[in-house]
Parts: sequence; C-alpha cells; structure tokens
Amino acid sequence: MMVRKRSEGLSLKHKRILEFLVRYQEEYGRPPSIREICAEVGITSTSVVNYDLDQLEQRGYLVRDGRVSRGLRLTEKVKNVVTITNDNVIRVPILGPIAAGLPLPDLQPGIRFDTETEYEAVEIARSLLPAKENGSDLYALEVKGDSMIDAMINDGDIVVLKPVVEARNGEMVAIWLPQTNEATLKYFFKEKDRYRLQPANPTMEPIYISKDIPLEIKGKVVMVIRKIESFAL
Amino acid sequence: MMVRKRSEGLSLKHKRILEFLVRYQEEYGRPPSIREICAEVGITSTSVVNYDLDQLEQRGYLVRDGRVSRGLRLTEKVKNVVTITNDNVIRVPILGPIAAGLPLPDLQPGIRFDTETEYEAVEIARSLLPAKENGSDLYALEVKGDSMIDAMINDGDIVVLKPVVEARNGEMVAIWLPQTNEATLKYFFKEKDRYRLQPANPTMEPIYISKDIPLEIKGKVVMVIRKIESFAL
DNA sequence: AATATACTCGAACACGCGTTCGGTGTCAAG
DNA sequence: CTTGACACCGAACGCGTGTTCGAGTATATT
Repeated sequence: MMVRKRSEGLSLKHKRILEFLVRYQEEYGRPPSIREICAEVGITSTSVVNYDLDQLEQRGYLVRDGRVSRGLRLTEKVKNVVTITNDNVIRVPILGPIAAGLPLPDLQPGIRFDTETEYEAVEIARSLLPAKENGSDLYALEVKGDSMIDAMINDGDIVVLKPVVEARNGEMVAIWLPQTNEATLKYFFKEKDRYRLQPANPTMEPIYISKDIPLEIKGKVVMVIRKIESFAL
Repeated sequence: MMVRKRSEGLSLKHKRILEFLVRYQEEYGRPPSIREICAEVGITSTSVVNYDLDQLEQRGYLVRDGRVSRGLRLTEKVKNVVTITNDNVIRVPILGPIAAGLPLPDLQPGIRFDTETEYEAVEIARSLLPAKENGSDLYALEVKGDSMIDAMINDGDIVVLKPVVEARNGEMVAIWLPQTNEATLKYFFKEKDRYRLQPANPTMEPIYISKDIPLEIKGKVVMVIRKIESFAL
C-alpha cells in the first residue's frame, strides 16, 4: 500500500532518493549507480529507479546524461529540498565581543546554532582545522581593547573557540572570573591547589589563581585570525 | 620517444591526467571513465591508463575504489599540482619561513606561482579578504622563533602578505635589513630623514632607521593566522 | 463495470567499464 | 651481451550498468 502524491509534488520516495544522491555525492565525489539507489531506497527493480529518475529530471532536480554510468548531475533546485553541506568552508558564528569588563556570552556546549537568528560569521577553510574537528559547534568572539595583549591577541582579532567547560593542561581557554569581572584568554594548567594561567607571550609571568576562587571555562581557543587593514593610531 | 622521469616524480602525462581528472570532475561532478581518459591523453589502451592510475594512487594523488565504474577520488595532494577553481576559497602558497636571521624569499610582484614546484599552502575563505583583493598574488610565510613577538606574532603563526616594494604610512610590512641580517614585521612610517618602524604592541617603543641604511620591503601583511594545537612547553 | 493513469516488478539485452594477460620496445645497470 | 625495470600495446574476459519490454496491481475517472 503506497501513498500517492499529485504529479507535481515530490513523494517521500523522491526525497529519499534526492537525499541519498546528495549524501553519496558528498562522500564519494560521484553519483551512485542505479542499483546502488535500489539498495538504499529498498526497491528491487532498476526500472523503477530509472522511472523515478526520469521524473526527477522532468521536475528539474537533476540532469541525466544518457548511456553513461553514473550519468546524472544534481541541479541548484535540489538545495530547496536537501541541505547541502559545503566541505571546503564552514561558517563560524561570531557570538559577540570579548573584553576585560564584559561577560562572555552564555552557551550550552553541544547545541547547534540554527538559522533562526542571524549572526555575524567568519568563514574558515576546513583545511585549517584539525582533521578530527568537524566544526559544527565552533563559535567566535571579536576581541575588544588591549586587555588580551599578553596573550598576543590584539584589538579586532577574532578568536575561534570550541565550547568546553573543562580544559586539559596546556590548552588555551577563554576564562571568566566572576569576582574580578574579568574575561581573559590564557594557557590553562591545573596544579595542586591552584590554577596557573600562562600568557601566550613566554616573556611574561604566569598568573596563579586559587581553586577557591570561582572560575568558568567558556571554551578552548583553536584559532586566532587577525585581519589587518591599516594602523589604528 | 617518450621522456622518462624518475619513479618518484610526476611525468608530463601524469600531470595531464590529473588536470583532466580535475577538469572533468568540475564539469560533470563525477570522475571520467578510463576510456575517456584514454581519448583525452591520446593513449589507445585502457591498460596503460589503468597502469598510470595505479601509479598516481601509489603516490597519493588519488584513491581508487576497485571494481566500480568511475571509482576514483582525488585527494588533497592533487592541489599541489593542479589549481582547483573554487569560488569560496583561495589557496595561498607558503613560500617558506620567516625568522630574524633568515633572508626572506625573493619574488617578483605580479608573477604567479605555477605548478612547476610544489608548495605548502593555506586555504583562506574569500570572505575574510577585502572585497577588492582578488588574492591571486598573495603569499604566506611561517614564523619561526619569537623574534616577531613585539608584533604580537608568535612562533608557528602564518602571515599572509601581498607583494609590494613600497609601503604607505601605517601599513604593516615585512622588512629585510641587509646590514643587520634581520627580517621583521612592523608598521611602517616614512618620516623626514628616517623610517619609523612601529611594533604592533602599543606598549613597545618604535625603532627608527635612517634612510641611508638599506631597507627592503618584501610585502604588506594582510592577515595573521594562528592555529593553536597545545602549549609547546 | 469499464477505462485510464500511475506505479511496481522481474527479466533480458547490449553496451560501458574495470581488470587481466601475453607480448613488444626502450633504456640503464651489471 | 644479458638482465631487469619501465612504459606501452592490443585483445579478451566478465561483471557493472543503463535501458527496454511485457506484465501485474492499485487508484482514480468515466
């Protein structure tokens, strides 16, 4: 018992095929064969898939190159139905400024920023990130003022962070100190009874913070980007 | 009569094949068949192309999926040989290191780096560059050591430069001082009888250099990228 | 009830395509 | 000269793959 749709629309099966086409194309860099589509969608006969592909072509979602294996190309219209992930570039939302006297934006690690609200964003080539990092939960902050200068981070720089609440020794993290109302970027080391916050500039002395003092880790810095326009005198 | 190459390198034919693979992939969204490669490169036998593809796989330029039609995927390494056109990302070649005691790589502004030699490269999203900058002549240097620390640039940072030989006041430039054998990055100001080289760190004092002293400007810094792995103790 | 339309199936066909193998010619090392 | 590594050829094999056809089933239309 199949669900019938009007001839103009897309049936559930059509969408499954389109999704598979996109997924396969992203993974292998080539379209699947008709029989591979059969296996995926659960159709036993190649002629049915052929039939469906003709329909999808007729409705403008793809173009078929007759008589060549894997001869189909997806069109722009597919983007109306299936979200296509670009493998080269990821968009990292800039959640706000970071400065000594400003609270850091609150966020729950793990949640994804959807397209509901619009953010400023920086685009980062995937090749700049570690291979294991998929980048889906990264966020960015724009540095205001000179307070991070001992971390070799200047006014206007953009820091890209991965949301974490705990840090391993040696990682550079964004820290919020509620008592002194201070946000800062430092290399983080946990010692016996204190935290050692090491500036990135090796000529500068570390700061020690007792474990009694509240300290919130907001994220781990994975990248710093500085766009240089001209000297701000 | 064919030109022989050493087994480690890439012959002219290999490059032609790789270029065709990229071109075909960009146009059709799938790899060509072996016989299509035959027709393109002017080889009559499919076994030869098969032979060459095995070599290219062995050298890491592609991955073959056995027994499936058009079953090959290009790897990142291909980008060292063939320029891949992509709207979102530009590839900036890393010409070498920059350090206090090292000469800066020589280059003529305007020339394009071709595929003769292989470069390391960084990928930068176009959206990070000024709109007018097309990015075709940019190059990058990898900072070695702490000598640029007064410019807030650390060991391992990557600086992206635009090749210029003259600088306007307020631009950050890569400078080579032949007399003291020093390469450095500073904000550049031309004054009456001297140059003023201003560190990026505003708490540090500028350096003054007489106009009699030779000074070569190698490029204008347009971006600094810092990838943070972990603290190098 | 009869007809048309849409969808599915299985099978067969013919060509596309990757793979393998024996053989030829070239060049450098032993 | 002999040997072996390397590049190339042509042909054949066999499976992958797109295509076509006849038939069956469900739903809607007349």
